[in-house]
Amino acid sequence: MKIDPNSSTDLSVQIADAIRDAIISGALIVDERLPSESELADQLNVSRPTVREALKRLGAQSLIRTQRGATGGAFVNRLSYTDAYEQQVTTATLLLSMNAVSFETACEARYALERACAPLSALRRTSDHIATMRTEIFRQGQPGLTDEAFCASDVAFHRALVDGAGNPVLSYQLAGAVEAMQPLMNMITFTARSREAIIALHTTIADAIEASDPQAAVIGLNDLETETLKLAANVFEARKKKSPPAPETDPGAPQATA
Amino acid sequence: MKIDPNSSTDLSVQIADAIRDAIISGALIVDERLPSESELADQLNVSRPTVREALKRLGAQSLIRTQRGATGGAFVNRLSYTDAYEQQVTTATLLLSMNAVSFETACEARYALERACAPLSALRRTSDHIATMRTEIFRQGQPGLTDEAFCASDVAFHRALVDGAGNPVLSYQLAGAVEAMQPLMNMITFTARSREAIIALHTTIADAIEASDPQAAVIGLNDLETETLKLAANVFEARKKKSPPAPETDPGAPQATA
DNA sequence: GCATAATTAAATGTCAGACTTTTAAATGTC
DNA sequence: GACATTTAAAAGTCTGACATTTAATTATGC
Repeated sequence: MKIDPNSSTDLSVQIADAIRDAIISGALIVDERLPSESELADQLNVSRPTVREALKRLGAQSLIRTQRGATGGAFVNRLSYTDAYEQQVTTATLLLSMNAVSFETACEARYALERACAPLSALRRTSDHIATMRTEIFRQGQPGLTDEAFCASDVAFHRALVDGAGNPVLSYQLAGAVEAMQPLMNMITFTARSREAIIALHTTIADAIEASDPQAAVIGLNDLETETLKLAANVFEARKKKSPPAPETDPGAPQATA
Repeated sequence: MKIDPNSSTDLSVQIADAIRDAIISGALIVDERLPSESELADQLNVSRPTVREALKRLGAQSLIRTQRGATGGAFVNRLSYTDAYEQQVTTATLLLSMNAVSFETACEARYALERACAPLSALRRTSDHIATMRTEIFRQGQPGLTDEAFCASDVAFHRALVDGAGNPVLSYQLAGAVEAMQPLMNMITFTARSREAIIALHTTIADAIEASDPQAAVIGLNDLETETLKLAANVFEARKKKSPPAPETDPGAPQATA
């Protein structure tokens, strides 16, 4: 492990990169313990705070975990689906909000990905997945449901659809994409009428999945995409009409640019 | 921004989370400068190294960037597609390698995602994308190409296919998934015969995309998935046969191998 | 002899303060 | 007015210390 004190890149970055590469290459295996901070500092001829900064970087990416105490230290972490999923949601959410990704683009990506899952889900889903989908559909029909709760239920519905494919890699990828879209979806006000339309489509999709009919499921998702886009277009147009004088700089709101 | 010194979670984690939340919620906007490390330390009643550790965590996720010098400091970073893409590749690669994801599972996920892109790509691809695909196909046919170079070209081909959809969100998601699979793909030895088969399918797919024929493209991808799986199965089986590498001359010593 | 309590040691977490390097702005000089 | 010098602010780094957590060790009591 070579560290160059004269390099222009920060020492802590060099150290973090070196350790990360060692993990990726397999030189360090899961659950292996790294040398203690003091030992690392000695070996690399840097101070302990510098080593610590490097370890924090790795910790932020869930590449290592640290334990205090006598037998403590930094250990190579087995990256779990949960960890990977959370990271993906954070990254994707920020990417969407910071780069003025249009609602249309995000929506298209989301439904394209879901359509990829649907056929697998139609073949493999368990009765559990169907049950979850039905439950969420029912929840979506409840009167007095807030828009946010409606969105959350929508995410849960699609999550069940995706999980039905029985492929954890697919689940982690897609669930991240779907959840990252939630802030965008939350901007929409769902009227009673539009909710009805969405619920009807959800039912169609659930029926198709239950009947192991991949084609019908894909068609249902297509219709749902169309419906969602139409809905969003209406909302944005309505907002544009009455908003012009309003707050010029709304930093948090992802912008729906064409 | 509230920090609890008596909490069981590390101060640097609390600080990093607080700042991250502020960024996600939009309270801190892109390119905004955070207070200097000393100021933050004062405000939060912690020491500067602790603040620094927190900032390193955020830096590792590309949420902030730091600049030295008089007008330096930590700035909220605009997460670029490139940054997000790199993070995703690292995460996905580790996830696959650390969780014993089977080749079949990863392969299924990859082709499912690609099939999601293909129809869009067939509609929107530019001549540039077609040209790239043709170039890579040609490269794949060159004699004397190493297996690694063949794989790299394969990734480039699929990358072009995905980019053809003209949806950056989709590109970033898929390219990450495809690239993360490369280490798995690199385990395969491609015989001249199997390369021929793959190249033929690549040609079919490129033709379909060029002809704006979504269905044919999807079918081509399906066939390619089948072919890839068959190939992998053969390789793994062959390896199993000759892998009991212990050339022991059976002295009757019972070995505890799995 | 065994179970429990106290001690100890190793490791991370935190702090304080100093020094170095980088960078841009302010100042001075021609 | 253009260029060189000084200065100040900020991140980067180092040293050394103390606090806290945790598990192993030792001591104690029955």
